Amino acid sequence: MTNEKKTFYITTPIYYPSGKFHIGTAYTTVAADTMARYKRLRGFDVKFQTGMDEHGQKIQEKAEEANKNPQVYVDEIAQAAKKLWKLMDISYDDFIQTTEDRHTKVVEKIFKKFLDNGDIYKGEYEGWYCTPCESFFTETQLDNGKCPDCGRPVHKVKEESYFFNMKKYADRLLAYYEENPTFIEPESRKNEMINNFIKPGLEDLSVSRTSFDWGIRVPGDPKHVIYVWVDALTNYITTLGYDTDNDAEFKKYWPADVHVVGKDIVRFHTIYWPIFLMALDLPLPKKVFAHGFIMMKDGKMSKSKGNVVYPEMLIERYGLDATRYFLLRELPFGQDGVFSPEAFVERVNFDLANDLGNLLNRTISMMNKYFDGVIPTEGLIPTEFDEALKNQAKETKARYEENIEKMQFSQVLSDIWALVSRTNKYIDETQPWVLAKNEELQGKLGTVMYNLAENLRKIAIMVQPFMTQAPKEIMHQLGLSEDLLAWETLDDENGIPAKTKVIDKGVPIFPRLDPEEEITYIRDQMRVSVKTEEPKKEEEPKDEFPEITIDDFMKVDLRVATVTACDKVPKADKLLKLQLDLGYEKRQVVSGIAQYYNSEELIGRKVIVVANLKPVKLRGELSQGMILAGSKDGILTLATVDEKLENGAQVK
RNA sequence: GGCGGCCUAGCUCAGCUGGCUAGAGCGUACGGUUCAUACCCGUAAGGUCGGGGGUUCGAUCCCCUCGGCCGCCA
Repeated sequence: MTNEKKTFYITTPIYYPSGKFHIGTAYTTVAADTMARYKRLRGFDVKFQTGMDEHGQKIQEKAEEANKNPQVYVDEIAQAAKKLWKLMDISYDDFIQTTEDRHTKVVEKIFKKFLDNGDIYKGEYEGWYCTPCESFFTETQLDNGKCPDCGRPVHKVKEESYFFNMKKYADRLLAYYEENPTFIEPESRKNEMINNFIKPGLEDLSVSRTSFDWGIRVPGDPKHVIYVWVDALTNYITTLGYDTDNDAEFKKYWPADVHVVGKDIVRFHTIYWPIFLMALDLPLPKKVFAHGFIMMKDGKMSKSKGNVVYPEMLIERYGLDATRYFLLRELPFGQDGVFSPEAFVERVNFDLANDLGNLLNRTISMMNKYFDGVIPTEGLIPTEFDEALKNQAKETKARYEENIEKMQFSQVLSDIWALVSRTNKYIDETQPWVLAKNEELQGKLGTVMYNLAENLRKIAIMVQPFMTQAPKEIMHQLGLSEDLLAWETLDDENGIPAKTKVIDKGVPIFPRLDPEEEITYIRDQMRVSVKTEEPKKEEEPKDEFPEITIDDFMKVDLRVATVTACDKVPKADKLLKLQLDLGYEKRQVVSGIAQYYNSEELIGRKVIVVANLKPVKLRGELSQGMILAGSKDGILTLATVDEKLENGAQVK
């Protein structure tokens, strides 16, 4: 080993700013944070990175909907994310937004490099597009010519696009898998990649789009925007200063030790990303770890099911440590797991309150009762039970160091808690209250008390990567310095200084929960979160429209008109451009109904127009008025009018 | 439809390359203890290890087959 610290570079995916983060996103991030904290504890020079993936059509549209500049929109969400990570004590070293210059500049260079080397070529993208689902499908993906997701009609689109030639690297990729058997974990994911993608032959990847413009332009061809993966995945190196004058971090930390990802994006991280790196002639990451999803009893979390759990709710009521503990203890990392209010409350009560919390509490109490609060260090006489206790502490440490390397967090916690149990048992075996009655047994009693304090200290050390507050609190109550939380001191059998005075009265670090009450609470919160998130659009107007007079209403000039022509507005999925005949004049109106009507079915229809609405430009198209439509629960229909009414007729 | 995986105590799951009375947590029953957040500790009941067949001296672990569940792909 050299004098230089070993480095450890760990990343989370960059998250898509499509709303509030639910517990799943928090899970990924907490897991990565735990690993980062562990490595720091072991003396590594750690770089832990997270961030936001901020380009793309959906973001552009969401921002438009919210009437915000896209940059403002994504910045706000990035702020919210940072706030949550702060609340969760996420110890990230860098937070990248893909809209930052330090990223976009380098992505341009990377794309150019791909072009120059012939890895990327210009071609034509042909496919079927489902407007409501905003998804492209190949011919074979279609279900009877309809969208396989929603069953609605699709239309053919042909777009110029740049493609990345993946085939060229397939053999090298496979070889890398073979030489690095733990590159993809869990292993089953590797088999999926090989069997489903690599063996059948890799297809070229479309890496640009012309249908929207919120993204990084393709160098020399600004009509194209670099599409998602080249933009997103490269964040792992752009943040390190790759291909800039300031690439010290890149030299230091790359290749990454582990990319933590959800199982839904394994393919991109284990096929495309390594291939991009090969094309750049860079080393590949050492590991991609795919974790499972947090499921609900009734399947996936979804707002419509009313089963969404937000981390803030749990943290605010039960504390950060309890929340982090639950996530990493309950779900074996790499597999799906189920969140239930019952399981949460049980974990908190049994593991945290009864076992660990109470162990500390009873230890403090005895220390005060038998030794005036001073942890005895002199005149100690061993008991027959000490050896077994110490052995288990040693074994726990050994198993811990092995399992955490495999990111088996739930296993690590389970082992720590076996030690907690063993320590509780030690109290039973030694029966301090019996020893205390006999002056001659003071030495043994001292040993018992000392060992209890020592074990609590060791437990606190080991728990540190998982919990950010309890270990310090344990040390505080024991009257110990936080210096004694250093990993190296785990092996010390006599780590506690003489005359250490514990706190006078212990304070339970994990209060016991009333199961019935809290299960109900969590369940209610899961439902409430739905109500506060979604409805705004439907419910607010109903109640909050101010009362108006007939005069107010008469200010609105409603007219009957016929749709004479209709076109899609380019680069806008929701907008249709309608030509209207109002009898006394012809007008153009742009309307956001493209997801509900196609052009053909509108031509010839009679509609009601707000004729005196101030004209605006939408996506560069003049809109003189709006047409009336009703909507509820995601269904939208135009307000109709009897055919007999002539164009230009006023509607009151 | 293709590839892969899973089915072990009432529940959730461990069981490495075949070999002791198949384990843990929770639940249940009973007992112990009082330092403690009505906590903690122990004992017991409970499993034809999905069904059937095969290989083997011997299979929960290997092979075949049937059934059910799941993942990825199409």
